[in-house]
Amino acid sequence: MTTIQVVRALIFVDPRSGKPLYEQIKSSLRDRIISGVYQSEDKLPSVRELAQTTAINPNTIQKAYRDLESEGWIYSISGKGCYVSEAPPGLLERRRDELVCQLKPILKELHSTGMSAEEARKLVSEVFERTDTP
Amino acid sequence: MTTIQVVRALIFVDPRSGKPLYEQIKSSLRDRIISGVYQSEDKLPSVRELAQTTAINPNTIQKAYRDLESEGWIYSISGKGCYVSEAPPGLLERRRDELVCQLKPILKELHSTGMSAEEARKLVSEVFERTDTP
Amino acid sequence: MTTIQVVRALIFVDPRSGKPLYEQIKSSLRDRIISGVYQSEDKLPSVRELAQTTAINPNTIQKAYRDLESEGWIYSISGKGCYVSEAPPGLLERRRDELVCQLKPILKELHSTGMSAEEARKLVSEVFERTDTP
Amino acid sequence: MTTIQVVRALIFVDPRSGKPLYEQIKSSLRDRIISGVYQSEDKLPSVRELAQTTAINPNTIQKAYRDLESEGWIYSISGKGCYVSEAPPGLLERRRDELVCQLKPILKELHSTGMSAEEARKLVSEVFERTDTP
DNA sequence: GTGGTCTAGACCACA
DNA sequence: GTGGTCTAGACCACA
Repeated sequence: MTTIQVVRALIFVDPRSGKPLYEQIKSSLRDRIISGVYQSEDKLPSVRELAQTTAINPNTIQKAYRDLESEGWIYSISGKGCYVSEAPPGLLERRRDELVCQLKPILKELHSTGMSAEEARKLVSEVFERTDTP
Repeated sequence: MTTIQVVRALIFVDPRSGKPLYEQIKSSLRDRIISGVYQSEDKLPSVRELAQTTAINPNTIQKAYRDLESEGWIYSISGKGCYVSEAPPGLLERRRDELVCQLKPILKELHSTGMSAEEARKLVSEVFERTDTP
Repeated sequence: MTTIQVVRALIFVDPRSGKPLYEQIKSSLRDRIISGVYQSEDKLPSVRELAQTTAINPNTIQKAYRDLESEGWIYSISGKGCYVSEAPPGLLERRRDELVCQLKPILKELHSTGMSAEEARKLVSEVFERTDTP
Repeated sequence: MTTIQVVRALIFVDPRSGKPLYEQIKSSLRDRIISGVYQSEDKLPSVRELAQTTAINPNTIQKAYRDLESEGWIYSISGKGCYVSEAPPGLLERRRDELVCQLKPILKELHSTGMSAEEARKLVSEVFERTDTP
């Protein structure tokens, strides 16, 4: 029981979130790579394994893995498994740029709803300082 | 001709952005209402008119209008047209909450990419101060 | 009959070639983009259309399109269709590099089989001069 | 220990290259036969030995050996080991034909990317002249 | 066991 | 109609 939960905990997915499952899987795995939980050359759970523990169709897992591979986060050796790529240069920065692009229009609209810069910065601080130790 | 240009200017849409057109239309119109360009009881361009001047499918415009109506931003009088509702109480706040919900996961991931709280706050300031007069 | 053949001619696929179908589809389309048959902003045949004319499963076509999109050759507007991206900078060069990487080991082995540089160059000339007009 | 290193040096393999391991093993061994490093009647390392020194799955080595045998490059005497066949007539030519078949579509696509025949020939020369003594 | 391909078929959002 | 997601299930090559 505990084991299953632990394994399950590898990936957080909410079928009702509106976001496609494979995107959520990608996010989960990418997060673990970025945060160092998965290190370079670590073996990822196999497609079938993840499929079982998450009760998600293997094709969907596969799609997520394939995407992560083509983006350079992981590589797969057919017949052996999937592994975390080593130090993907510029990858993190590219991802950050993507996120900033998503952020800006939201900030703009928040601004136009009358939120003050001060309030917005406070919001940022709340999210960041939850784990930051200044 | 001039009118058309004005009307055209109402709506900023990028079909390649990935965001659905009707969402972009909604954003454009909502922005103009929030920022006061459109005042309470102002008449909006008709679906057909907007569709023609923007070369967007009328169904798409229709969908945007219906959404804005059901959210309370505008109301329609069948046979006459669509009009801006008067200051709908709580509407702005609800929208702001939605935006904050969208913002948080992006901030979290930015945090995990190693961005500092300081950098993130600076980002906010940049977006906000472009129109703010301190 | 003729029409069908013409439409079919859009894509050359050989199920017995060993190469995955979606790769062959990608190659066909990429070739047509590179050679200018498909111009920037041109609309590609819809997934379903290609699927019908080629008798290939829509999912397979979809996979090819998705790949081409993530590589930057095309972009898709959900609900409208797929279009050729404009002047993807560096894309052609990247593809050429890929091809050169595939070429080299083959040349090396040809060399070790005792083929002379002269013979190999002649081979190149044959392939190239079939369309070249010097 | 020295032996192991020598044996190891026999085989150059990159698991991340995308090419199946057994193909890479075949290429390595075939190259050594063609180039005369392995002479007719020489004994090849045993499957088990190669598997150990290279940390490659024995099944994979086995598959490579079986292939090379069925193509005529080597022969095996059960219980004794594998040996290089003597100058198999036409084998080299058949291999060369295979390589030419692989080469052509790549050259064609290179051509369509705008590479000139001259550039392509130069590429050939580079690869060939690295070992050629003109 | 492990990744990869392909098909069939359902269902959704969007235009 | 058009792209996109997801599942179920078969089958293959490879390790």
